Amino acid sequence: MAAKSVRAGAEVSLSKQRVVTEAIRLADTEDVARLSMRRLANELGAGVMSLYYYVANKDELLDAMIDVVFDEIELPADPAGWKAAMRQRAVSARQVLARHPWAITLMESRTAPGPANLRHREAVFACLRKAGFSVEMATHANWLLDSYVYGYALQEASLPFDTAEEFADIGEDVFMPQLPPDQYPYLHEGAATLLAAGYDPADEFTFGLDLILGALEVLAAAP
Amino acid sequence: MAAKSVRAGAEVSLSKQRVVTEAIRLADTEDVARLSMRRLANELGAGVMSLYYYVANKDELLDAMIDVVFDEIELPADPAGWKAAMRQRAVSARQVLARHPWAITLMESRTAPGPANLRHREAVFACLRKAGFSVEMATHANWLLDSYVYGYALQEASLPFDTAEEFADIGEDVFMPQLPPDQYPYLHEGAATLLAAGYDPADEFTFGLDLILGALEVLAAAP
DNA sequence: ACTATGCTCGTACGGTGTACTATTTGTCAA
DNA sequence: TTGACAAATAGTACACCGTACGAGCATAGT
Repeated sequence: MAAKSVRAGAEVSLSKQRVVTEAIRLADTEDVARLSMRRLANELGAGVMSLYYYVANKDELLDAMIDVVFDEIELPADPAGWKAAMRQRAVSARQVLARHPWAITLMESRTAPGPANLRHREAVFACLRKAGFSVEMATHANWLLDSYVYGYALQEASLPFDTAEEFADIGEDVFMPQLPPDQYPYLHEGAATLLAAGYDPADEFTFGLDLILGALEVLAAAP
Repeated sequence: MAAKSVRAGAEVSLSKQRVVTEAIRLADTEDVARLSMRRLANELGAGVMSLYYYVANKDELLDAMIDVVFDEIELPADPAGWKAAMRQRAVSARQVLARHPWAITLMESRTAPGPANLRHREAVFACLRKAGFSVEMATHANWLLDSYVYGYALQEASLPFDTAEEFADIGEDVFMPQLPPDQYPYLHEGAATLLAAGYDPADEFTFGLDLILGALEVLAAAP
């Protein structure tokens, strides 16, 4: 009575692919905290325990999700020179992490790097080495750039606004009241000034990134 | 049969202080994932629901924990100049976050900053403004420094080793086998070189930090 | 003595990950 | 066609989680 090779409620059969993809969709739309095996199974029109045929446990699912996210980040394109390559890769990483804010948090404590993660690191390291960075200097540059990108994404994810307009809207009603001028004079002045000037957080990332890239220049020729 | 004003098993009475402190101890020693209200109550020799007299819910407990962590970070000491002040406070922040790795991840999604958090930001902003940074430039510097510190702490927390010796021990047995030279030639070469050179990750943080501080110098006088 | 208030906690409910077991389905040999 | 076996799906149960609700206790104030 059931269709030939298709279960009722599931238009296509399960696969690790489908499980992981749907899990990412759920984490993106709802919160990652609301991603449970039951909810995920339900969304896939499957029984809970069916998931465990494709995924050993929830931790492995999270690992797989993270590796997919890593795969979305553009690899550095060497021809343009290391600086442009690193810049473009950092910008791409930030975009991806902004799209999947739960991934930033999840990277921690997850010690086993997936294949996409390693492939990415290899490409970055190769780009820097070919540009003349020594192993030590390439390591320094790598730490510095990654720290900035992850830290920025982390802070950005905890911001209650995304665009300049949202900042302008929320700032007056929510931000300023939290900063009484007698207790926090400098923060108060700073927030007021930025609000008045129509501060746009969109350019904040590239500003710091370019500053770092400039500082890294001296490392390219260092031993 | 019970002591006068003291419950059996609890040598002192409960307080928000004690609840939060013990929660931090638990998160530090075990993992933050293993911090549950039941376990926490047990550790305090109290009933589970007693905790809810001092804390509205677990989220509020986590907020309080984070603010205590913030309070552990040294405030910048202006007299030494903005550069030294920012350097010392970044070093302190990294130490604190290394001691409480769970806090890094927790800062995200927790939108309401606690009093210690605000006090800290005020001190940093004040230091930069007094040093001649404009509001815009101080904001840039703040974002850049915080991103680096948090990102570095995040990466550091996911490392399986802490010291140079641990790196040397683990590197040979665990790291290298994950990096076959045919698939990841540059990573393989890099890891091998660092291992042979006795690479010490302890200095990595200050290296990048000083590079950033140097780059920030030009911002001090910019509009 | 009586009440009020501050504090503690047991029980219960709906959620979680997943071990164990059972069932259905697809494939191929005889 | 039938049987057998493996691949795939799922139900049930258990231990754990956060916490709503309300009952109890000790002390202070009257």
